[in-house]
Amino acid sequence: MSKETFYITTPIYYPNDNPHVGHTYCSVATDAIARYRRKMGYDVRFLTGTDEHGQKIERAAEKAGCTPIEYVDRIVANFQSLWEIMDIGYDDFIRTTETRHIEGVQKIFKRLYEQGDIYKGSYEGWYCTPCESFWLERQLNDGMCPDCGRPVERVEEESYFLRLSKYADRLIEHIRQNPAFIQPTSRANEMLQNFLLPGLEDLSVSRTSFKWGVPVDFDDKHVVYVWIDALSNYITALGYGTDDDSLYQKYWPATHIVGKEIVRFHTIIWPIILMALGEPLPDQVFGHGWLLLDGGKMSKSKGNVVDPVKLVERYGVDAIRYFLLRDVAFGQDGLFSNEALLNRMNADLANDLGNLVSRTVAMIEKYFDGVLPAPAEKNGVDEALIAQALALRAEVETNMADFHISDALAAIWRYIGACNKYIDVTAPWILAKNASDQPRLGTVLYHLAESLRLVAGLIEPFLTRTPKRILEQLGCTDESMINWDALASFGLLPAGLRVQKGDALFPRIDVAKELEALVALNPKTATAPPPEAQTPPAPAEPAPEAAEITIDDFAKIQLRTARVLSCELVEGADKLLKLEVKMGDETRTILSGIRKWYPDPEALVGKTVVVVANLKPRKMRGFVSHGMILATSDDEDKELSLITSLSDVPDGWVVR
RNA sequence: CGCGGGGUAGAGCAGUCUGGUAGCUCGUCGGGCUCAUAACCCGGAGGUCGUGUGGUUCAAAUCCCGCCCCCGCAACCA
Repeated sequence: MSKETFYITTPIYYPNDNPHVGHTYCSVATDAIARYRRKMGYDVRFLTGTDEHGQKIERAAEKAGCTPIEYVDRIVANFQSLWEIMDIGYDDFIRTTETRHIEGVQKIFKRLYEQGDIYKGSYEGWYCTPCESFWLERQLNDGMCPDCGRPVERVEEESYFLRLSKYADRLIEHIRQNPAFIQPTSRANEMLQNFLLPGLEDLSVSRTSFKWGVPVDFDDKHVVYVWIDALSNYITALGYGTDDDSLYQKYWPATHIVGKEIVRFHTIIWPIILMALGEPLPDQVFGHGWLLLDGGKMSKSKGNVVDPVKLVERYGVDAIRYFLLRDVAFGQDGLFSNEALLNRMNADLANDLGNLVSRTVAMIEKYFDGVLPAPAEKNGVDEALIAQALALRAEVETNMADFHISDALAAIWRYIGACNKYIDVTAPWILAKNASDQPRLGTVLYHLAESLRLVAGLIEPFLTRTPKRILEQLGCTDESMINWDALASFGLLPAGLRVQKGDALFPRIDVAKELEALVALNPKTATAPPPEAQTPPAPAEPAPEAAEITIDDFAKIQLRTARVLSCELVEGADKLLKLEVKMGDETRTILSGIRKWYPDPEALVGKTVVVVANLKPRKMRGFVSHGMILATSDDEDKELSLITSLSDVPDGWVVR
């Protein structure tokens, strides 16, 4: 009788840029679930990987002056080393550029084509020749290429299509019959209301506009587009469709942990691909929320360091893992800030847990020469603590069954709180004054040590390093003491263990000072990672400061003073103001996105402003803007002021 | 009526699916304790759960409807 299996996956990440906290968050959560299941005794397989094809990477590589594979090799190495640092214990890491995947995808594609679920068709759109890009009508910017602003031409692109429509009804039925399939439930509603019930269109699953992808082996003009390429990783990694598909037979179907932005692909396209292949659908797709950085925007002034590597170096893996898992409800969006991180570390890790270990061990050393006493008679206070201890594992199980990771941790920490209170109520330092109270004192301290054993065991899926450190301080070398089975009993720790006080588990941090230190540590790189890699990645190097320029460079920018003649709102635009300005003999129109700070356009009339006079004109909201008005603002654009001159000067003067 | 998320104590959030005493963490105020990492424990103050004295209901933060506001993305930030 083999153990029950559990197959869990993260999305395969897109390595067009280095990993950041968002990736880390998802992987840590998935890892915690995987570790938890392993600890429970499941035969777990945990898959992660990278989705390495597509135009974006093709171009990023071009800009970096290397081949796509060289480009992704470098970034994938960074992902892998981050996962090592974060103690992400995956069993397999699949790269979509590996032969095992490419061959698997080709087989799947061909089979779907042969059975008629994929057919060849075409769709119309717009093509920008200089950019070599294909755009849909709705992507165009005033009828121009959204990338370069140049005109586009109407073309027809040949493409293979997947018959989503054929399977839509079956999928709707499946979602309705299996409430647990899409989690949280709100996501299931979203999928039904927005996509499934209105009707699915067949999906374009190939491209001819770029080459960096899995070739369609029976039609070499085409490469397989992201949907089939990326999503299939979950089964190609198990050897699906190969001579040896034993892993597939053993582990499929999976539990997919994904970000909320890709729930749609995993609950509509992916199940339909599987249905077409005649394979079982995933057990569950869980859409977690986003880790937002201080309200969605990185703030340099707050000095947020979001490089996970730096955070781990400074605070240790467990602190970061704990914060990510505890501070935001899995499934909701959450805020990441250094302040929240430090407060959480102090309150939960240093004050509650670390200090509990410290005071417990210290008392055993002080009152019993470091030898764990045996418990004697129990009273009501003890019984209550033990009852709570015995209920704890089940409480963790209940929460984890629903992916309520944060609640599972909260339950454990409630117990830690109970232990701290237990000390207060039993007052060992008073018992220690009376020789006749020795048995009672021993009982109390034993219960505390035993509680720490349970805590160490229960937090192990989440905090990978701390449990061993706790056991060490307790003098316990028998790791079976924190097996899942052992966590359902109270009183297993053998008396007589030699405890030993060690370093503080989590030293308390001076938050104010540390925040300053973080700003100093990383004032330049504390910016949000760009969504698209515009520059080649420089893994080990800090971002360069703005490049130095010469006076000649500066001379290229023609700055002139201008007087505002009129200023008005632009209809249908909620950020723009349209200004007429006079610069000497010339009058021109300038559009500026400053309405937020100057809600009353009249207020600007008559003011003298500084204008970049030789800026390339640009069309915005139906008007052409000839120039740019200079303004200054704080990092968060909360306050903004136009630049003007110290004394009253005529319009048209040159600024230099 | 572009798509989506949200509005619950000073801050950050849970609770909403499955209606039934409004909860957690931090902060704050007061008290206790001295084993411990200036930690720990107890108590207080603080919320008309955005709004409509809207609908359903014996009962609404929770279900239904209208409205307002905020945040992402997109369009309009050169």
